[in-house]
Amino acid sequence: MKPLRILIADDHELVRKGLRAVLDGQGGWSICGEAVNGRQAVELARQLKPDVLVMDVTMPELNGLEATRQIRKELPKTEVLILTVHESEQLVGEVLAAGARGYILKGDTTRLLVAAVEAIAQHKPFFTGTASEVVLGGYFRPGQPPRKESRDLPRLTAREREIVQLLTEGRSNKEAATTLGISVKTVDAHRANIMHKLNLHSVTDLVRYAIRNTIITA
Amino acid sequence: MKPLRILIADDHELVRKGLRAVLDGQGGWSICGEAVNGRQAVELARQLKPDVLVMDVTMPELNGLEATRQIRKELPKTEVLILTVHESEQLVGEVLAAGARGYILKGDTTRLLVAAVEAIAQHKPFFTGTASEVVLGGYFRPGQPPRKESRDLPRLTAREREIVQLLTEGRSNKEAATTLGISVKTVDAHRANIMHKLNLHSVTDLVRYAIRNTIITA
DNA sequence: CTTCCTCTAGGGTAAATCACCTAGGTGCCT
DNA sequence: AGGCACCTAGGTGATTTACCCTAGAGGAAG
Repeated sequence: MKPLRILIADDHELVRKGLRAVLDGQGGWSICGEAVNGRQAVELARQLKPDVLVMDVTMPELNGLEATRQIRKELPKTEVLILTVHESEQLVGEVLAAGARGYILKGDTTRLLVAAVEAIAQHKPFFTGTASEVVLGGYFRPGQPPRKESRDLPRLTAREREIVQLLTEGRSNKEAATTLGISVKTVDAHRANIMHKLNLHSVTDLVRYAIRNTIITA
Repeated sequence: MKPLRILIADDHELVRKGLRAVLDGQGGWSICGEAVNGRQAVELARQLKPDVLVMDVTMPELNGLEATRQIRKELPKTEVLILTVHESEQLVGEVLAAGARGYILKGDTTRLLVAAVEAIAQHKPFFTGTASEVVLGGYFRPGQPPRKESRDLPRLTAREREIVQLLTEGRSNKEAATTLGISVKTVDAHRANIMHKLNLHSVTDLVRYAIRNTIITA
């Protein structure tokens, strides 16, 4: 097995050092280059043709999403692992659409990072956290074109989003029920469904979800 | 000259690895510990009494600002270098008020990071980017009491902000009580006080307050 | 037509929170 | 020394949520 060649792209030198510390040398892997923005990532990928590209999303000049699109079009053999701080469903969708096969958070353990690179290198998708749920939630339908209205909140129904908004705006179940003219138990059921769907465990999680997905504003 | 002992605090393992890669061994320096949140940073600082504490701002359980306040009060000999992605004047002001003597961005070069630790170790302030401008802009008026920037979080005590963070991160009263080692009833009392002080009426209001005031992030 | 999803709503029990109250100890400032 | 803010913590009772179920009506999709 030839040694795995990894290109890393992150505008933060500190993170690049961290990636080097974690990935370089690991099981015969080698970091073949470092890019400080998306544009450079595209250039270096063209030159170096790495097996795996570990890339941040928010970078100057050209963001990781655009860079991924360009690279995946030109170099289908190079697999892209997106490394980001953000965990929003919208972003996961865009990442998938851009052609990345992996999505991992900067807050995840480096063990997970290694596992992700390992999977990606074998052309297996790798997603963490909510990302995996979005994928499992039927986002990927092989052969099918990606769902069109996928940028929003594909997993919640209109009614559920309505409920989310009312609840996260500070209304109790009872108040929401009154506003909607339905039973408290119904709101309760919706609430439970929503929590389960999104794998959340507290109202505050729900509020953060709502803010991240621009259902409400902080 | 005795070797410099550095404690690092960041919730991202990747960043900790990066910090290790950059700082450990550098000119006889040694990383004496790693904290994954502000609370642990306070604990470890108490135990290890490091010369320098390199600390992130946004961390779970207890953010870097609160941690800095507590540490600077208890261990004036330990200098705190704030390491963050955010570059806002408001934050710089808060950092200064909290007692940190240094402020550096994650996007800065690691060379600058080393220089910052060097300066901090000799009890010289070190600020980069807009931070330095804020400092030079007369934030520090020797002799004068620090400007009463009372618009933000003057109304909550340190303990209350601590509680707010825990609650808005999704912990129940009981869980918060456990992490703080106090009674549920105490948390309950704090909670009621906070709600009353801020004239809020639901947990979700509290979450939005916390996000707006950067106690936590969405 | 059957199946699946959504919205609706109920029962029941356990847990948590809200909204009141009181009150002791500590530390700081005057 | 006294006052004051803060942290602590208990009581009580009402209200709300959490979490487990079931289940019918209506619509969309197979």
